Amino acid sequence: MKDSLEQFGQDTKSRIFLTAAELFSTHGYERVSIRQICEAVGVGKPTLYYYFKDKETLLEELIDFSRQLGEKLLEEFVESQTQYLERFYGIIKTQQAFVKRYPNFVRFFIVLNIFSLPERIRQKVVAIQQERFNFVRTFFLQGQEQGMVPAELDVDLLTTSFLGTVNLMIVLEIFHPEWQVFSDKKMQDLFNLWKDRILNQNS
Amino acid sequence: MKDSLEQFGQDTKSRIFLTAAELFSTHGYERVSIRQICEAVGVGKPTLYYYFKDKETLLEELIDFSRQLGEKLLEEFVESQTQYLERFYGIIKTQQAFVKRYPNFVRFFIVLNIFSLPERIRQKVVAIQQERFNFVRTFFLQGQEQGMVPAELDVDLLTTSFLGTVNLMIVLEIFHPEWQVFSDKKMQDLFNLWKDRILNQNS
Amino acid sequence: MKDSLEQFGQDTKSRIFLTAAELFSTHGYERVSIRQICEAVGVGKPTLYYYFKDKETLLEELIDFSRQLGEKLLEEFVESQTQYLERFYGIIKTQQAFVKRYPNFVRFFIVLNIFSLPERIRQKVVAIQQERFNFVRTFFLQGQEQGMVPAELDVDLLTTSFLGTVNLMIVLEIFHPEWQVFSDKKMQDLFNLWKDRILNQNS
Amino acid sequence: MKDSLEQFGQDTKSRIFLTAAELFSTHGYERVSIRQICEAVGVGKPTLYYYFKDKETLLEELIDFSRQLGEKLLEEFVESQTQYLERFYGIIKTQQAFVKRYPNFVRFFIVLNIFSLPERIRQKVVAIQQERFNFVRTFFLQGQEQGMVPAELDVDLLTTSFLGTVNLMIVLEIFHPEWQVFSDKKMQDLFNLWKDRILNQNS
DNA sequence: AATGAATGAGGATTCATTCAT
DNA sequence: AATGAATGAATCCTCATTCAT
Repeated sequence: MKDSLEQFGQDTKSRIFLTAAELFSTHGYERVSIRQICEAVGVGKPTLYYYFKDKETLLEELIDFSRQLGEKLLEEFVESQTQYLERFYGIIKTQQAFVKRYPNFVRFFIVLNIFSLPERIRQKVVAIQQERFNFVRTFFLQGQEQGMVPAELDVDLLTTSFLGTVNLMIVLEIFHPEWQVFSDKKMQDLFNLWKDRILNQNS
Repeated sequence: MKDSLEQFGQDTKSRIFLTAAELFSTHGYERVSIRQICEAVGVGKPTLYYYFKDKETLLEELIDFSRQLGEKLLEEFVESQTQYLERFYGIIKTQQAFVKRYPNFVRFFIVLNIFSLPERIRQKVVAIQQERFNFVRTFFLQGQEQGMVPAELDVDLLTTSFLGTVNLMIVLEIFHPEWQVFSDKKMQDLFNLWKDRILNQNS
Repeated sequence: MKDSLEQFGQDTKSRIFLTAAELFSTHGYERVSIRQICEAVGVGKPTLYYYFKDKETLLEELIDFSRQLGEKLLEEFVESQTQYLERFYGIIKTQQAFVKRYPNFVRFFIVLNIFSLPERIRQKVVAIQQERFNFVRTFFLQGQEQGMVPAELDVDLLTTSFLGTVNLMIVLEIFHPEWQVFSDKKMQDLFNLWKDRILNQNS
Repeated sequence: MKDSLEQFGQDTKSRIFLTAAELFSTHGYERVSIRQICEAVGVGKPTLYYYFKDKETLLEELIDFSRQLGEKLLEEFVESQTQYLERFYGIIKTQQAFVKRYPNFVRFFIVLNIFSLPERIRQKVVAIQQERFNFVRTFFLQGQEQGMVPAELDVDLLTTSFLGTVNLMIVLEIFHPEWQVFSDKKMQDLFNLWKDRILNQNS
């Protein structure tokens, strides 16, 4: 579908792809018309339909693509680590990298969270969120098994707290980029808060 | 406009109001057409326009109303408390009460967070979020002054963590009501996590 | 219907009347909505319908009223004169007086000339124009009988020339009031042109 | 856009164009709905919007086109003449030719004169009228310089008289085609009236 | 791989008008 | 003499989509 990330962005299909991501993330799925996308790309509407069955499919492929990006980053920052806390820090760095490298796609993905979407897509998005939730949840669960996370803390609560915090940070980054929510310092602070206070064994 | 909350919901305007809140929060602002609202209420389109200048204004009044509801709850649960930790618990209870009492409006309000919205409205929503952020931020700041909150913690981080957690809980409540995210027990867990680990002085 | 012109303009009906004349003449019949009229007058829509059966009737009464105004002026300036050339000058003065005294109604009436109108009204307006045409035509015909107008000139041509000139002057007055098309001097010039050159016997 | 006048009227755009001219001139701009035009042409509404941005733009292009027609005729009948009186006669013939060749567009154009129009268009029409006024005015001015027009006559008055007469003739032609206002004979009469009486040097 | 032209369905909004009070 | 509330029909316009080329 899109070969490799390197040579991405040259051909017509990629240009439609990127433009759609940008427009959707800026104005929302409903507010962006096929015409707008085509005009921004500089092609006729039938061209878009040549590459994508319909608007919904375009959105779907965009979602799949975003997820792939996310997974690549997870591998890079988390899977490569072996120590528990370092893996935890990797998760945080993954978010930061996502925001810095693919701002449009992050934006796009966040916008999807609650969005007004075709039902089929809606479910897909919910499934992805679920997956993300479970990933983190499992991570904390393993932490408890390994004695790295206090056993008395509810895993769901931890997961909700962590993901909620990160989500809001992304939203803040989108609406207040000048706050520099994803600076290295803030990442350290976040990490320390969890390491020293929440994940720490002595209460 | 809506006199008292008690006798609310009888007249045509209120019915339009409530129906719109429900539909917007379920399908999103863009996806709900004036016709849908009118059909659901059982009136003609001009009737809606008799009460609301246009779709955007309807949305705006809905937002203002939601905020008023929120403020009433804050008074009830927070302003009435004098002890710092009790006030903190009050903030948590406010969220719970919001979700339980006005599920439609909460849903509606959360959906607005990221939504595709007319620009003017968008700014209004951002302003409200800002206000909410500042309210919590100020609360933690006062906590530091009173020695109730560790001075070495970054107030912005605390605020983001708290609000992010609560936001995600609301989202979860909306999409997974069976998880009972707002049960009294979960509220207690959340409170304890903050009291014992985050706000606690011994690091 | 409207008693006398003196005490005109006080009651609700008169206010609707005058406001409608002003709005119609400024924006055209189609472009003015019942709502606009009512808002400008400061009454509710049913009030307007209490006085006028419908929008079309309001327009019709306005037309009848305008014609009455015109006839009153004709009496004043023409019927009172006995000499042919003085009567001719009276016709010119009538136009001037119309423009000066009832600018809204002149405007209104001119706007009707070609306007997009309900068919029934359209015919009425055409009939009035016809009447006006015939009035002037008859005047020139009498002039020829009395030897005051050269017999070799075509009466229709004279009528068309005279009315066309006056009509255009009114249009110019509406769109370029600063040109002072209806100054006494210009009226004199117009009169002299006709007296010395067109109506004069020596060719 | 419309290439040459010869092969005009075949394609969809031309058909929309001509139909709109006819309908606007018959019922007025406001009274003709997009739907009516489309039905008369036999296409769907989006097709019209494919060719014309909106109703206003359609009207505007119609106006521009009409003016072009007029200018072509002016060239044909006036610019080709060298003698002053022949040029004057050419101006008259131009009007006649306009009426005979493009009755729909004349009708359309005259109807614009007073019409209820969007403000932007209104100004455009006024500008065109102004231009037309100036053209004739300049013509008489040159006549005075060349000694062909009595110096003591006011140029504005002459212009108003001439254009007013012609305008009314066009209106009469529209509403009373049976009067044959634009017969060759009537044109001659008009020309003679001006030549012998108004433009003539002996007062 | 891309286009110009066309479509049916639906969008928000406003119209003149009327009912019960 | 006047009003608040309601209506059906119409307005302009845009949507996602497709055909033949």
